[in-house]
Amino acid sequence: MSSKVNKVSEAVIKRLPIYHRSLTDVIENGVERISSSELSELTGFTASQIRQDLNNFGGFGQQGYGYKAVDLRAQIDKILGMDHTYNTIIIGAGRLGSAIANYSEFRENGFNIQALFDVDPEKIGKEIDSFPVISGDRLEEYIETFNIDVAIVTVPREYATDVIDRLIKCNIKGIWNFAPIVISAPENVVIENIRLNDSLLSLSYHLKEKFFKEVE
Amino acid sequence: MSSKVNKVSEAVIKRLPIYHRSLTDVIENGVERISSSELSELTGFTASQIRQDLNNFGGFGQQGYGYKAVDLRAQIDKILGMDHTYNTIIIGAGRLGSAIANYSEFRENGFNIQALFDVDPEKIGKEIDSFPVISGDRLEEYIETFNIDVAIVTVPREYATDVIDRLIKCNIKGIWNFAPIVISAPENVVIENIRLNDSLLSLSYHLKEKFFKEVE
DNA sequence: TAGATTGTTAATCGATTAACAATC
DNA sequence: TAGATTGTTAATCGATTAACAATC
Repeated sequence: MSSKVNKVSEAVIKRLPIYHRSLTDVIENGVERISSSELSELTGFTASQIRQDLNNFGGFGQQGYGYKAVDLRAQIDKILGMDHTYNTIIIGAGRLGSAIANYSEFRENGFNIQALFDVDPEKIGKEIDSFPVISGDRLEEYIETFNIDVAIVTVPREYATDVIDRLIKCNIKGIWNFAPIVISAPENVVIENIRLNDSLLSLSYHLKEKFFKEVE
Repeated sequence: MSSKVNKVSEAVIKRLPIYHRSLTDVIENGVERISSSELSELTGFTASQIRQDLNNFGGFGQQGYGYKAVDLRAQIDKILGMDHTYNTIIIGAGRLGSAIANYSEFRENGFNIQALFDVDPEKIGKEIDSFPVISGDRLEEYIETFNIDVAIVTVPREYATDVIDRLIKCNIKGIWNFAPIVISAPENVVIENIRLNDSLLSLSYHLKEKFFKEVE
């Protein structure tokens, strides 16, 4: 029988890393068992929602006891694919690209950075954090040769559409995109966007609402 | 009468910047009028949803005609508070902090960066992009003296809780937080989180689902 | 066993989509 | 005027919360 279970909603997936983080915190403090209501206190989600979320993937708890923290975290590890590794490149060796190259946590999550790409001749041939900076011309060739799974796109907006088109043509598996563009992607590529500017506008909206609302 | 309209959902607020972006694109291409269905093509949201979203804030369109692109964008500008400016500091002068200091678009959205803060004596007293790097000890004093509205937190996780506590005690108005921690904030501060690591785990999940699903 | 807490069903709530009258 | 497209109400869909039987 196929294991294609009922599709899990995006909202659930976005909460799993937060459960994971909280579990790691309590495990470091020596906690062995945790109930959904304790996890609720830590994360701010309701106990009911936490149980619902987890039961999308199977019953990891025990009635009357709760969840074994280490086991539950291991299950979430597996659900999130943290046991996989992905050959990863960064496109755009600017400050954001280098900041990401430098983040060890990403590597711990299985995203193994191999190289950065840029068009600036000043940067090409040099190294950033011991990763080579390669000419953008060689993108397709490199992806093919080194079996790259994931590209992190940190180029300026005006280049982003073009870069992403090229990545899709190379059959890249995943794109972590930082450029503020709307992407129409085919089925066979996974895209996750970080919309920094939109997040800031959201902050701006709430600031205005709370502090700068003109009274009529 | 109070202008406290029915609370607008977070999902709507998150879509507004995307409408804004698309409007800017078409305006640059000389487009004057745009219908909800054209905007739908550009953004991927349904025309119906776009009309619903906009009508949270008033009827900006004209039956039989559509929306005047420039006017609609101006309205969204106003809704998002893009006409306000906020005195802003960055806490954590690492790579991510400097990357943000360098992004001109943030300034265009009204977040005027004044300074960076760090604990590293190597950095204190120097400049990053012509912004001074100041000792973390002087945080409270600086916020008070220079009327800081918003703090961007890019410190490592282990310092984040402490930094954010201090910010809240100073009555900061807004926090743009990059640290992967759960924050319990009082009513009088607006917090917007960027969860880079969680986003990456979400990518990992979908990659696993699409490409690495073991068949039983 | 009694108490606790899960797993799961049912009820509620909210967000999205569909439909269409109003009207430019 | 006829055609187009909004604004808005109603219908649908999905996600969250509540409740409680199952069971450790």
